[in-house]
Amino acid sequence: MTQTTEPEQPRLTPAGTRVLDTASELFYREGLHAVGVDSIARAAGVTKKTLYDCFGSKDELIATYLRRRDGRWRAWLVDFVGRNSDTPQDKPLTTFDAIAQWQHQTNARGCAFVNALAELPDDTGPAHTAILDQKRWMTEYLTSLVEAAGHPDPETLGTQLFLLQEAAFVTHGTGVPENAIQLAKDTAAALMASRGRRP
Amino acid sequence: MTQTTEPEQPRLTPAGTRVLDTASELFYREGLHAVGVDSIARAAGVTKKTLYDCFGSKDELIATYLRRRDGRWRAWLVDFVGRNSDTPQDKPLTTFDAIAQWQHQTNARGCAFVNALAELPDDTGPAHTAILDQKRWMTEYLTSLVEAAGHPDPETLGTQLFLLQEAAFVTHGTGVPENAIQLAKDTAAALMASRGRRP
DNA sequence: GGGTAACTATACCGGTGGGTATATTCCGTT
DNA sequence: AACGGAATATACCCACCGGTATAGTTACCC
Repeated sequence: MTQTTEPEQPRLTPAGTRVLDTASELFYREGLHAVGVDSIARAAGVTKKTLYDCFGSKDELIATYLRRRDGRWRAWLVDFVGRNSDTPQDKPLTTFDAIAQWQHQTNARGCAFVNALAELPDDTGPAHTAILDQKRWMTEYLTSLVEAAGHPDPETLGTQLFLLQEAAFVTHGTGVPENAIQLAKDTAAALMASRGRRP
Repeated sequence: MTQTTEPEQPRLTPAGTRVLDTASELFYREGLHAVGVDSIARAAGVTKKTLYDCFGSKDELIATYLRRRDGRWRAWLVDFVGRNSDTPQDKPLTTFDAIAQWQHQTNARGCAFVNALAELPDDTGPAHTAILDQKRWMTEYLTSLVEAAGHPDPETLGTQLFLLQEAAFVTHGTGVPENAIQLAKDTAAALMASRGRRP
């Protein structure tokens, strides 16, 4: 049902890895259009030639960045939920703690995929596909957790939790309100409580 | 308490108005960094000189775009809620209909302020201020509606509705899930019902 | 050894980025 | 009739954009 399999990672040469690492940080921190390939190559200690040999184009580098970030997020999230939940009933809410932790350890610039979409108006291309994949997977994952917790109508409740997660990410990025993630978690808890659970 | 007064609009010459109108549409549709001043001037049928005489810099043009959009949104929203609500109890939920309407009549690219923030990493400058102003006002406005509807703890519930509105905007922009705005409204309704109301 | 893949160095391409300078025309006000 | 604001036209600045081309340098594998 829900696939926790992350998108396959292409083999990268050492220089390619350095490029991708550097680009990932710059793209998330500064934005897609604000970062040029020259500065990426320079920061990675690599020639532009190497960058283009490895990724072909900036668009493809962006898409690779998003796909890898998605893959890491999925693996990290599933692991986090596994380690920080005692029962299946805890798991849906633990995902909000995961957001808090994730945003704390990277720069608090909100959701990388939402930010990327803001800079990619045309709804075609590999980057756009990667963004939508992330959103769909997240919805399905939350739905599966809610279902495993024994709630009726997991489809609806899972999607509602997804909405709250999106809100938590984006409002944490703006800083308004201050305790956004905690409030989103509380709200999710209220929703789950008001819908009852199967024995 | 809640100010419905929009930020004051500076007087603009006819050419300045054309520039701002053109820039507003391009900025929202294509993104901030993706649109150059040359193309704005060209599309507005105006010289770059005129653009810089009117706005001074691209940053200031961006900030003016955001401030005016915020002002229009506030006025339009308050009017919409007034026209489409029968009782004070209806008003909080009517704001979700407003989002649907607003996103339907402009291009469905999500929240202009969230999108702008994605391209403005440094948390200083007039544009950043405009974004935070919008988010704070929205939170206060929803809180005031909830309070007028007679709910206890309007602070919390108002902020929760704000979270759902942010989610509605951003997920409508991605298209995942499909019925995002309606689901956000339903969720808001569930929250309001579960908290009861004062007689 | 010979070959191949990874990588560096450097230079180049046309186009565009934000921003400025100069000089001129239109037009309503006083 | 003169002034000043608004707008025009044109040309320029330098830096950077994404992307390409050529040539040379490692290092490892058969």
